[in-house]
Amino acid sequence: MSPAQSKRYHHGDLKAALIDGTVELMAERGVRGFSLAELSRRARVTVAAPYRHFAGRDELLAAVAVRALHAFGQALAAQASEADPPERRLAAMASGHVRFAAEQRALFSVVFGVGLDKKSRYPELRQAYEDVERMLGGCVGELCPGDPDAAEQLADAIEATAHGYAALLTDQSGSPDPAAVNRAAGQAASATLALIRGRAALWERG
Amino acid sequence: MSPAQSKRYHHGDLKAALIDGTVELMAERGVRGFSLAELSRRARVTVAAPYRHFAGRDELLAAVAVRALHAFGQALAAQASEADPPERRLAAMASGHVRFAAEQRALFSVVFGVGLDKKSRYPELRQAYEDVERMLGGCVGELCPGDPDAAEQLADAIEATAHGYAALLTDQSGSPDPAAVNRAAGQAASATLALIRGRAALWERG
DNA sequence: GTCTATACCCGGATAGAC
DNA sequence: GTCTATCCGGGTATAGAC
Repeated sequence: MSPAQSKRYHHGDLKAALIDGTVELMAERGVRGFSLAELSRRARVTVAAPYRHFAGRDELLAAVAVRALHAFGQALAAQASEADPPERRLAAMASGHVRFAAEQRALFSVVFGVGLDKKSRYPELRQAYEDVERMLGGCVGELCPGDPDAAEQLADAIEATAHGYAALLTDQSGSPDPAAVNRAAGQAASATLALIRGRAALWERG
Repeated sequence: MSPAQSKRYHHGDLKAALIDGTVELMAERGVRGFSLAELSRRARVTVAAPYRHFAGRDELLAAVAVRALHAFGQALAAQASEADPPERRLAAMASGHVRFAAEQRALFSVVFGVGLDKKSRYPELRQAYEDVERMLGGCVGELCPGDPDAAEQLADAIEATAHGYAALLTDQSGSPDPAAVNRAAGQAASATLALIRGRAALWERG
């Protein structure tokens, strides 16, 4: 029985189908459970076919990571309404970060859980990562006018906090229950606010 | 060529040797690169031998994780001197958390990067995890007297922040350079202080 | 652009001899 | 308590036909 049973089945766009399939497969089996071989089976092509579109496993993964970063950025942007003050936007982004990790686990972990470098040889990937960082950068810039050093530190702290909640929530096997997600998202938001106020307080008093 | 070349080589304590070897192997190849087979080769026993001491891969991993959590707890304890006020101890523990992640990467990632549950079927593992959490719990309790709910939230926030710095520092492939480790450890400490002050400020003002 | 076939690597685990 | 031998599964990747 060949992958394309009775009649030949050629994809209009196997490349896109592979990227979609990777996300699905990872959602089911986790990043660790992903393989080109299984992906090919599901796409009903042989294991050789993907190599026409990607040099190898890593290149495919990088393409998926680019898509994931786009989705991540959009998820963050969706949380923060322009009208809000920067603190609120940052808090909303932190909670968006946590929610995205829980709800789009596969996408999240292909970005952070796979060993791909931000300074990777794939320029699109690096680009996508920097786009996301700029979103944070804009908000913290408003909070620390004329002090780019403080801004960077604050951005790091907020990112770390949100990421920590996300990672701790996500690292357990099995999907986190919705209540836990809400709790973590809320705590990430208020921790972000606390971080911002605390910085200000420490700055005033030395 | 048998694993024990010319003369038979029996371990006095293969079990311990396997645990040691796991740490070494993971340090070299990362958690993902670990396998029972390679471990056996290095210990100069056949792949069957480990099964006399561990039911399987997971049980060995759990044993290593227990050791890792002990080491982690000691690393945190070493940072915090009894004399210091709780804020300082917490800040020191946060920076210890980050340093441990960077300096004992294998041990750190077997705890957080492998899919083992805290509420695992291995009671020693659960126990070890709770021991570490109690260290945090003591300090935050002093900061939030009579308010266990606030204490728990603060503990979560501090843990998340430290873990976030650690994870972001560590997730990149290749060892992080010492300067980056120092930076991250320092930032984790000051973020912890900011978090504590910020909580207080938010609490005063509502 | 996809398939067939294949080569090669790796892993986990077990039965039975000693 | 360890070895021998073996079975099972999996994966990445390539050459050459169509």
